[in-house]
Amino acid sequence: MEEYRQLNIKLTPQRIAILNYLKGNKSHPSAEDIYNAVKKQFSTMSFATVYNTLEALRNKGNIQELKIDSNKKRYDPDCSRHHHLICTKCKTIIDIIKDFKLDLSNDLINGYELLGNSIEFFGICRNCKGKES
Amino acid sequence: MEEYRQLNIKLTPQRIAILNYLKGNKSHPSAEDIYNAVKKQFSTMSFATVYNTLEALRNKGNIQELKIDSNKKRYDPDCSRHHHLICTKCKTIIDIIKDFKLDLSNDLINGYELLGNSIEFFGICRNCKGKES
DNA sequence: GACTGCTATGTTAATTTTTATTAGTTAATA
DNA sequence: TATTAACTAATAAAAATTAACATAGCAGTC
Repeated sequence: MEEYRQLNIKLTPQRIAILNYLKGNKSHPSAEDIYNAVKKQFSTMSFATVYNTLEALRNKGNIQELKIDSNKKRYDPDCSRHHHLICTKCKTIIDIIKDFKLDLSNDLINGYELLGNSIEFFGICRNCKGKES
Repeated sequence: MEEYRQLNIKLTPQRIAILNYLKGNKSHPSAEDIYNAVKKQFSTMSFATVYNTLEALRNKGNIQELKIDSNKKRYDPDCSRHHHLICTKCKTIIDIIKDFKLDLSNDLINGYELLGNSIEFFGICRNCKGKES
């Protein structure tokens, strides 16, 4: 609760519920996932509030927007730089906490100043591998 | 034109126009970009046709859907495995044609079978660097 | 603790992106 | 050129996200 105060955003019960849901959450939820989860506590919760809160958190650098899913945005409360491994069958995502120092030669980057990288690994999870035809 | 025939999709004037627009296109256009470009030739062109054609091409493996932009899907006619470098300011994207063999230790991948990777590099392009405050 | 200003909420509606439906048209093949 | 299966385009619908705005509630100040 103290740590929430450091966010410097006005703390409302709804926001606290969202923060609690996100805290330590490794499921990379979409706005809809968050909405459904928090709605159980706040039946009046609206999508607008979810989006507003996510936007506020993103501005404070306390959440990152993921582009792993092409159909909807997904969010990750873990803002440390890390990568993702996604199952191409069931789309389950796990974090890959490891730093890769990838350099690019000057002839490749066309004058860009290289700042970093984000890697999406893909594969088949254990569960889907078992079910393979 | 001969190469289009090998796609094994029914070639219509609209589709040929889309294919011509995509051929060698390095701008990673969105559906809207394609629609606007082809509409100049076919004023009756509809979004549905763009999406249908993109879907048909994707099924044939002749185009790939990019997730670089969180707001809309973007498409790349270059289906070779490659990576992207995106300017964090103006969102311009260039291709990075280089293979990275990135291995992950077993304790990281949680039983997944690792199949490959796709890397998004980010940086500042030459143009935006010039304008920096 | 009451007052007050400012901000968040939630309802509703609008936008944006994408998919589905359908009736009419056209390309491919014989 | 006739047949047929697939495509087009217009429309509508769905899904995701953002905007508008009146009301309600938080947080500092007295």
